[in-house]
Amino acid sequence: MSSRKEREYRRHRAEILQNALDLFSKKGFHNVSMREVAEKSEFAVGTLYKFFPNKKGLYKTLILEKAEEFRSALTEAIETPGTEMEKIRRFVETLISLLMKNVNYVRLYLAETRGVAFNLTISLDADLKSLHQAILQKLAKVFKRGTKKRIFRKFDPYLLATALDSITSSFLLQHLESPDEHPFAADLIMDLFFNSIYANGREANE
Amino acid sequence: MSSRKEREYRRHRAEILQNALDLFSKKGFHNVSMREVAEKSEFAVGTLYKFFPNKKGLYKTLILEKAEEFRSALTEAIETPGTEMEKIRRFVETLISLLMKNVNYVRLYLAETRGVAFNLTISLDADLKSLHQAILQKLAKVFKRGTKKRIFRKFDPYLLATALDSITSSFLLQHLESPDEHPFAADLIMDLFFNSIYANGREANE
DNA sequence: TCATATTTTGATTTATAATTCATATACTGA
DNA sequence: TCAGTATATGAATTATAAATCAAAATATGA
Repeated sequence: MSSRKEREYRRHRAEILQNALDLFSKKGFHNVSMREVAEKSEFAVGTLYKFFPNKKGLYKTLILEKAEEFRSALTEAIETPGTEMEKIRRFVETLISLLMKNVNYVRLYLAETRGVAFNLTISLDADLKSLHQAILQKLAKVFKRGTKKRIFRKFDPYLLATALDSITSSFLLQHLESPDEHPFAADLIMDLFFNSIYANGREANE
Repeated sequence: MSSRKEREYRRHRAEILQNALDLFSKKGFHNVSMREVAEKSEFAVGTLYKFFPNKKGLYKTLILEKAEEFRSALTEAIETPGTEMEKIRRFVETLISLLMKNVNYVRLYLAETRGVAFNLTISLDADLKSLHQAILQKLAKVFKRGTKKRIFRKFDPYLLATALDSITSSFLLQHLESPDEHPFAADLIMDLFFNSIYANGREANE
């Protein structure tokens, strides 16, 4: 295939995916018709089927390609050399930046990983969960190493990773509801997560 | 209406709601037909329409009645007299117990509050969010009071409430994936949340 | 320019499932 | 037991949207 054609094909495909993402994230998979996606992308319905085998295929592509983007960026953040604290901070900063740039996507992603899967195919659900878990596993390793080095107290490292991840995305959602009231910054998250919530002097629980 | 009839009507209604919840939480709203709900409940399709105006109405009832149960139990946990730490611990314990008893429901709930709303009606989405926020607001007040009393360091109290809430439900989801590997207990959550993650001796960040 | 190949189009077909309602069944009280 | 009333049934109707494909539009290159 000629290079120009190829590039044009990729651009059209990307445009369709972006428009579909915007629609799906606003209204949910089942409340968006192929007609709508076609109209928003300024193509005919039939043309969509030249790019994707069917509606589910379009959706799966959308979810998985972006998930792969996340996985790759977060893996790099974790695997760039540095101390455990540096890695964790880089992870949080990267995650924040990804979340902010992909707010629409985040809602779809949370629906798939946290809530009821649309269950389009068992496979999507499984693929996505395993991508997510792969990242958490990598982060968990950093926590584990930190615990071995006596930087951190003993906790299930995978739960630490889960907690950090879930706090970050729930803070994003709060921030989106009322940006002025609820800040969304790496410093705050790191402080809240790592340091004691008790005021100076107190440490014991009850 | 006679009392026996009335009781029978309520029982049938509750059975339908329970069966619908099981199906919706497994397959998602759009992948469950009224026929399926009817078959599982051992009623004819038409009979469902004697109980609920339509499929959306059934779903909304389901979500909101259970949400109200949660709200009521959690409010009581928070408002029963005690110190701030007692209230917070009671909140966590109550939440854990509700989550464990209503795993099916939790997935639907998270889909609605965290992910892409099915957007059946703007109203459901809004009602549910405001129920959720009402609880977080009450919990936030406890944190605020604790900060005034110098028990806690200064943090946005609403974000503290959000963090505690989101850690708890994400731990539940982990626990469900592999119960043996990932414990799910109030003690663990309280310790992780309130105490520093740093090993004894260290406190500063970098 | 024009014949041929490629790509796009969207009306039509097909499939699915929500809702209705005439009919059947069950209950009630005389 | 039976007439009359209330309730349950599920086949038929209706609505919606996914997917198809013959026809139209566009691109190619001789």
